[in-house]
Amino acid sequence: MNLSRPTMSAAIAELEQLGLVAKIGEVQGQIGRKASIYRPGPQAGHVIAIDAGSTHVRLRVSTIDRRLLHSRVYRLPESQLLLGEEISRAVADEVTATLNETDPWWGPLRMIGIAVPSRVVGPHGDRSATRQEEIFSCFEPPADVPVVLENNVNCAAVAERSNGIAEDSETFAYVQIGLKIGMGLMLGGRLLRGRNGAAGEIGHLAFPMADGSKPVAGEIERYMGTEGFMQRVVAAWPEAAGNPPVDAADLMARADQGCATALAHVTRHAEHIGAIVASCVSVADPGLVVLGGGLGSSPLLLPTVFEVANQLSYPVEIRTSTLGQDATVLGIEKLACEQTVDLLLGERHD
Amino acid sequence: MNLSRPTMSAAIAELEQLGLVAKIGEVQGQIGRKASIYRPGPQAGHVIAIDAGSTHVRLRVSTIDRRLLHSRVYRLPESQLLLGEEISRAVADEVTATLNETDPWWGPLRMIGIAVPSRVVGPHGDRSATRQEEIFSCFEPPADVPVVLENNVNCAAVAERSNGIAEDSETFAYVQIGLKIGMGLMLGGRLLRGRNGAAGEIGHLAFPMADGSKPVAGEIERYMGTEGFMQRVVAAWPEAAGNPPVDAADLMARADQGCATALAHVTRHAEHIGAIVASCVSVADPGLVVLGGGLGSSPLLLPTVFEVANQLSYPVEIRTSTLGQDATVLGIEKLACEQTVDLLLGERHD
DNA sequence: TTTTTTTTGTTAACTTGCCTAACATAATAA
DNA sequence: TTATTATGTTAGGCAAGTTAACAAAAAAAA
Repeated sequence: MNLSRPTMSAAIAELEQLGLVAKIGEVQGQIGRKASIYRPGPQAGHVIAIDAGSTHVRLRVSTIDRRLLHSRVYRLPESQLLLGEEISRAVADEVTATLNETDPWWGPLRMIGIAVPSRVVGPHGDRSATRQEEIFSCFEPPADVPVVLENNVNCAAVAERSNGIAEDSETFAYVQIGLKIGMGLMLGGRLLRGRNGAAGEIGHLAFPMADGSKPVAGEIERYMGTEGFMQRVVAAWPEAAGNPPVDAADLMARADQGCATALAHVTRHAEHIGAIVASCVSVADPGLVVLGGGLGSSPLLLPTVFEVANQLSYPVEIRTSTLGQDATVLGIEKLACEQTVDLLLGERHD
Repeated sequence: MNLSRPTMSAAIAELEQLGLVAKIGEVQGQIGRKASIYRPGPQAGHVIAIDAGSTHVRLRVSTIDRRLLHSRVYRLPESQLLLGEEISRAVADEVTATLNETDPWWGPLRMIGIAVPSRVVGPHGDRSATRQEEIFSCFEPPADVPVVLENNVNCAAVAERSNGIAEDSETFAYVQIGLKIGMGLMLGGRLLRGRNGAAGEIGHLAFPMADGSKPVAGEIERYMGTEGFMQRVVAAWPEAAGNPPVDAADLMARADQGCATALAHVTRHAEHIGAIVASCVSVADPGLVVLGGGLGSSPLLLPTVFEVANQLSYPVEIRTSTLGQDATVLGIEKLACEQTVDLLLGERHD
């Protein structure tokens, strides 16, 4: 939204009055009068973003223009497959610790954003069918602070758009391949959530799907997830190739170092990922797919995924995520900041 | 958009001045002054909507408030698998015939909408990769009349929303099962087209997709299309059940009459459709799927499709289309009328 | 050193698009 | 005939932007 100069002046003056923006300096162009520079001021406040993951709870405190104020990471004693009390308790502890360290200079706490490993239904959906409320089983957010929940894969997709490899694309799919598999679908700059918050739940693509076989619910997630994949790798590992890899990271490292057996398995997996990507393209045709997650973010996969997906379906660009493990927390931070700005400016996106 | 009474009066007066609306009467409530009724006037003009299908060319002329002025159907001498010169020539002939019968009372021709059996790319897409321009190989639209192209399955989806079974849903998927298979995805009242106009091209879902098998491009369309399906039915038809069905309609009729063998095949097919629907739900979670097309519109399929889709993926309502063969032409008519209104009112949907 | 050019920011006046309040008009109900 | 009710118009006003003109601050040119 571009406003004329007088309108802009009036708006800035008003926001400055409220303490929501403050002048931080001036900048001199090649010639002419200096231009003033503003940024969110003390009253704009701050935001807490939390990635409530299955192995770690990552937390970032930042201003609403996303300057980092504080961050912490907590490693859960045990990996959690589902969102439950363990994670909720860890979130509660981390938030309490953060509130104790709050600097008055940060201004008011405007919002808490939490990325959860569960479907999240929107205001019009059926809340009873998800585990999303589990996050509040041990964690009670401070009164008067709004909370925004979002699925962790969707958050990673948001991060790819705001800080990552999809910065220039307002439509793309983020496909996460790791312990589980999932997708975040960004269409025209907006996340697609779906009626049950299940858009992108590609762990439920029909599989196996062939003449004479009946699909089994969630089977492709078991087949493609790290555990299922590594079981097949170990089972098929030839004695001649030495000890089988101890985990996925080990396998990827060996493939990277040129081990032909490892590379064959990785390529095989990439072909499957390519097929899944092709299915996603056949439904949504996003034009760009970003690969992420523990396995997905390895650049080794990219050529095969690209080849298979483009052969099976319609033209897609494939890129590999470079954000690493911070993707999710950066995404929920972005969402929380956006929501806060909308709230402060009283905008409604019905 | 609800306007206050004075604003409404002013707007109507202005449109009436331009001849775009005309008063057609008054209506008397229980009590009080009569309310005036307006409708698009003579200067609002008319629209030609064409379903350029593989077997028929269907054409409707209507006012921009969708009152039918004229309609015609032409059966192609031979069924066309791809959009090409045959179809283009038929469209040219039908349009010429229509123009000759144009009544001056209809007002100006504002737009021609054509539903084509091909991907259609939007203004930002790569036009070179589709057959959409083939429609103009023998057909040159009248100068100064804008043409709007849309994929035929997308048009059917639009029709389901404006005239059909999805009237109350702004988000749903229309799945067409017939000679070919395809999907139209309506999200928040807008069609999803995708980068290459390939959103909904579920004929390219990865298939076969199982441990040890490699997917083949377009294979699921061959497998699920009427021809492939009937081949399997005929091949497996037991001698005890008499002569095998001569075509899909025959098979469906026999299933309807209680033939156990026919019913088993239909149910088998419905299971496959259910699996495909589950895949679509896993990607887009539309909440509602409308089944249509030559095979898809049989109510026999519905229970099995519902059961399989809901078992494999997330909650979806399934409904069967009731629009029949007019769905596509009604959909493109709706789109052309919408576009015309936007054009006349100078609105831009960036 | 003074003048010119360029850019930023402000002031003033106006336009657009809507609103509310009040009133005029036309119908039925009492 | 009068009261009630719904529709439609007139008058006046306000919010959010606009353009035009000018003031202020800096480098470049004279």
